[in-house]
Amino acid sequence: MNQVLTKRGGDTREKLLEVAEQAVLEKGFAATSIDELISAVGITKSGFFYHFSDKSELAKALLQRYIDGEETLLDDLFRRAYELNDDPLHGFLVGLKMFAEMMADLPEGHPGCLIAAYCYQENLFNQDVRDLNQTAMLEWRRRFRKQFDLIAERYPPKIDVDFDALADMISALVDGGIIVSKATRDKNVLLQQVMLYRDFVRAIFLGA
Amino acid sequence: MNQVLTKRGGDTREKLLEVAEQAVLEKGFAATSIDELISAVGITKSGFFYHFSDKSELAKALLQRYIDGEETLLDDLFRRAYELNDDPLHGFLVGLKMFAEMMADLPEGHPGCLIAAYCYQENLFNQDVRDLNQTAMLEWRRRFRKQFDLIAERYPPKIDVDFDALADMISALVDGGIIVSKATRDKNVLLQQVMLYRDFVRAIFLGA
DNA sequence: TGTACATCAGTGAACGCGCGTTCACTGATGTAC
DNA sequence: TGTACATCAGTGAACGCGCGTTCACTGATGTAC
Repeated sequence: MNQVLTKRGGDTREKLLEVAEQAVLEKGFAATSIDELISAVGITKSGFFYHFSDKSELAKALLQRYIDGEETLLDDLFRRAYELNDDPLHGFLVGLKMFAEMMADLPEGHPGCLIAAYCYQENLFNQDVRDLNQTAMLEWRRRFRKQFDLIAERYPPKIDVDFDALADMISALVDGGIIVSKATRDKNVLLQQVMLYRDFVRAIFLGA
Repeated sequence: MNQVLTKRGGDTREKLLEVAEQAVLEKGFAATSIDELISAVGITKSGFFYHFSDKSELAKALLQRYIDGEETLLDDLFRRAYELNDDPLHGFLVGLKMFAEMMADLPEGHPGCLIAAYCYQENLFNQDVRDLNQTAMLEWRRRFRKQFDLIAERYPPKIDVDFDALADMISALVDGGIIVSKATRDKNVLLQQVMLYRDFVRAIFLGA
């Protein structure tokens, strides 16, 4: 509240995080220098160290912010989906379609997943950050698995699959789809992969 | 041939590449220093620059070696699979199972995919390297798509899917599965994801 | 078989630049009385 | 309303270390004659 009404508590920290996230996704954490961040934001190096005690604090804040952002994004999306169709299966399928279309709407393609980026630079980060990554990924598993349990009550599966693995599959397809999309420079990949996942879920609970 | 019979042309270069690959997968290319490579291999810095004109030459050699290695690995694996079952669908399913089991046999989990690692540090690399990455990924698409065309001749698909997307799906699931596996520290993820893909392919061509 | 030269696979020392971090200080804004 | 003090959001200068790269040189091995 105070932050809105007064000049103090400006958005410098938020701007630093925004610029840093993009840089990390493009070239990795080690190659992202504090110098480039401060010159993008317009403060001095000491100003950076006022906001973050060291570079590893930046890494942690960056990841926490990313995780929180993705969580509220998908919360909202699936809440809207279930408002449109409150059947557990069809609501989920609607949510997947909305998610796929959101991926397709990114004009430059998906900028990348910070969790994936961190996985490929894990030795740069301390235990705090790695634990954050693990917890976030396990939370996605738990969240989607819960939906499959609900769906299965009404639609006995036609194909026998492990629901934890099926929940992991959407994370894998999104993170992998981003990589295939980046490598091939084909923006459609992510949309297509989420829609294939949707086809698979439908085949599992409704048959081919 | 000469390299085998004489002391010249030792395996120093190969050892550098081996050590470098592991380091890059653990902390990224920028954070992998020439110093650490040479001390692991036991030469001086000038020795490194005898083998690679600069660091970007190392990046390129590393990626080319990785791509070639994966290609022969999967060539061999699917050749053996089709020897066991020459039906295009069932041979492919056998190949996927062998592939899944290979993933499960890695005691420390999968060390990581260099193509994925490079995608998340793309701004560190020149056009040469990015093109290499794109070509490699498109080659996987072409290779698997060819199998689906053969399968579809004998097994008309029960679910209507785009074969290029279905071909991309295995790359996405492997690369994404590696990330989920690393993040959750759960070694089984990769095996499970490949087996889920196998279930999906079976459902597409044989029904649920 | 011996000799002269070429190539291979490095060594050793030096280079400057950018990096993350520290420390003493400062002006603007907010709060208590 | 005025004053004293505290806090916020930084500044400016300096630090040493590690990084990638260059350059002149070298001893062991291979090749031509």
